[in-house]
Amino acid sequence: MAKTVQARTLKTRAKLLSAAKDLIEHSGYEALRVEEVVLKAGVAKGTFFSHFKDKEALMDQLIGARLSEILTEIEAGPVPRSASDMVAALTPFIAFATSERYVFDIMLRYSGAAAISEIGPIAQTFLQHYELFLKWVTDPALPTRDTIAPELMAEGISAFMIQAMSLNFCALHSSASVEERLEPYLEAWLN
Amino acid sequence: MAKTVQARTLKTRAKLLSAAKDLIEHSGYEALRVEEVVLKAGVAKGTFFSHFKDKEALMDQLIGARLSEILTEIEAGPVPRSASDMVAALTPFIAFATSERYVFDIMLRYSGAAAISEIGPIAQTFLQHYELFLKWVTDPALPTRDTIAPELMAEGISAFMIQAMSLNFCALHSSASVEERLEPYLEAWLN
DNA sequence: CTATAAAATTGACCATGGTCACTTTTAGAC
DNA sequence: GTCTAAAAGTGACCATGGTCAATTTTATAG
Repeated sequence: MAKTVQARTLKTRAKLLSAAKDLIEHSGYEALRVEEVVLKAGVAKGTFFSHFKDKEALMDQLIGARLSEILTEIEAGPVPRSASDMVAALTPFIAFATSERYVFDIMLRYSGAAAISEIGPIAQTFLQHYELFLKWVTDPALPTRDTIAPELMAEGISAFMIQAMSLNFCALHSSASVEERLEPYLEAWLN
Repeated sequence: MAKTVQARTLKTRAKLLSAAKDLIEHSGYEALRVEEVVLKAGVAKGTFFSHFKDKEALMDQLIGARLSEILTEIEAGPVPRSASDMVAALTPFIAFATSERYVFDIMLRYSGAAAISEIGPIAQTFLQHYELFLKWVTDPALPTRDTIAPELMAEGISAFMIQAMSLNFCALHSSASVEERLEPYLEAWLN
């Protein structure tokens, strides 16, 4: 008749997350194996899947949490005064998002919630950076084209950031860094 | 001592591709199973993997070929005279790319070649639509901002097209069609 | 304290992509 | 024709994510 979540549930979940974090710190996201996580956490395989829908749901949690941390730090900083400033502010985000091809892929795949009722951690961060960009483009410190709705401006920044990061994984464009590619995009978009 | 590709290689490859196409036509890309392909093609599983690096390499071939066909048809059409025109021209491409979540994911993942020497079919189509957009923005029929390099304009169109398609899979934005979302982006970007 | 039903956990088992040592086929050299 | 080395093909086997009927644990009613 108990409808509450038992204390051990939280404990098990914490053990799984902690094990996963340790393993990732050591070998990265892509190399993570469910088998290793449950072994390290000291639970059965089935337990993993009663806590996370699948392996990627765990990734959504972990990667989403990290992205959110980074965005929160960026939010705390000053409003950029130019495209170049903006690129500099976004550097930590870009660095993490492109740290592994796998991380970038998961981020893209989870950027849109499949249903409003189930907005996952990564999808949350997309709302978060949309809000951040909205704040920036409506701040007088950042001069932008005023013929374009701020909502559209914000979505555009997002689009260009993703494009610049995508090209990072493409041999044809690998000569330039993500930041070097992003700046001209933003320059053109903002003005 | 033979260094040439044997005739049977081409035959086997054709059988595999044909089997895969049939299965996909019936049940879509995501539902494709390597087991079914080799069964239908009448070859062993190992043969599949000596023709394609992995299952996704086959998808790269099939999806890339379809995308290229569509782009070639678009190329044959007239240069769009406005953002709205451009969206209309791109509709077939968008329809296929967003026909399945899986197709869109593969397209994004293979959009950048890992190495210049191995530009796959999907990566080719990104070059192809870059060329197409370049042709469009440099054509006098399509009025655009002349303060921005055509190369940048073309990359921007690409970025917005992908953004609009991404949002299609997001419940938060599902009220509008891809085309309805894309048009204001392009309007803002071109002018 | 005991009964009991829901919650949580278990691990054998399954699905499917992918590997590789071995066999068969093929294209020339003689 | 026959020999031979490379190319092509085979299928048992592996790796890993994911399932589910059965079991254990927990909270609470009485």
